Amino acid sequence: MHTFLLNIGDAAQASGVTAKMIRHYEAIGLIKKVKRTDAGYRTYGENEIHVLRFIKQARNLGFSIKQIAQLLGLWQDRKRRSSKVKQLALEHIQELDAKIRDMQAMKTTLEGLAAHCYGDERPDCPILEQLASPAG
Amino acid sequence: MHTFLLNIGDAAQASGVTAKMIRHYEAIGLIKKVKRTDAGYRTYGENEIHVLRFIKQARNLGFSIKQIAQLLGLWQDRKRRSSKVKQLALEHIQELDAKIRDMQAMKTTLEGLAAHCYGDERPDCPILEQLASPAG
DNA sequence: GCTTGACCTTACCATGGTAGGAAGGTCTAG
DNA sequence: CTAGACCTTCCTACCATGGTAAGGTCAAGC
Repeated sequence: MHTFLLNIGDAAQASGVTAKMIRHYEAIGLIKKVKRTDAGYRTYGENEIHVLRFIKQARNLGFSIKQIAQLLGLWQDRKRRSSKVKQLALEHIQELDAKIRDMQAMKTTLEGLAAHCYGDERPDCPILEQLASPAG
Repeated sequence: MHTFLLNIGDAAQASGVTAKMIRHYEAIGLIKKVKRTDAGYRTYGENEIHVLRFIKQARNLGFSIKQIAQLLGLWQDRKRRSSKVKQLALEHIQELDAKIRDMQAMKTTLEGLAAHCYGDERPDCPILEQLASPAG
């Protein structure tokens, strides 16, 4: 079993994380520094690619870098309690829910205003009136 | 009718925009530079407060600074066509909708995963498994 | 061996919106 | 006069990502 070694570009391709972001994650300590060739090129093996894919998946689900750092820790801890993972997920769900509610409220308000705006050559516009009103 | 003049702290209070952000909005050109006292203190009158409140309202509805700059322009243009304003609002609604859909999808996925996670002392966890799975 | 082009390296700047602090000047009430 | 609240400018940070510039490296073809 000879481990394959990839340059950062291929690692990016294989993981879905851009080379730019791989370097960034390394710089901020989210991932460990990898070995380099004599010329200074970063080299990535199977394990590193797995980690990068994990990060990509977590980002796709909207986890923050801090949360991902914790998830990575749990992932690599065989003695982890699944309750820890679930707790992180539930917290993130709460965050998502709060943001969704905020944006939904904005959207509803805007739709109401837009519905009453003629949207023609006339200057009168309840949207602007609402924005200009002191109370809100 | 003598126009009242407020310091930045009072202007912040009156508008709901922090002093910090008022200076920032001035620095990036969103609002005009206001007059200063001999000591260099910024002074705000009725008009300026109106503008700040307008900005605050627009931010509350999630408009970006760029969008707000356009809205301010339209607000101060008496010959505006309400269609312009409506168009901006509809675009913003589209953006909100896209974000809401994205986050809703994340939330749904996470809820599904969390529902199948024991959440106890056991290490097995479908959430981590999902994040570690290559496909996704 | 030399060139070409694709890749890699680091370093810096920008985005967007907000927050915090430091270091110093100003104003106002006691 | 002084204490404390306020103001000023300037710098830093967050979070995640994109871009750009200037240079080094590698593999292929001539």
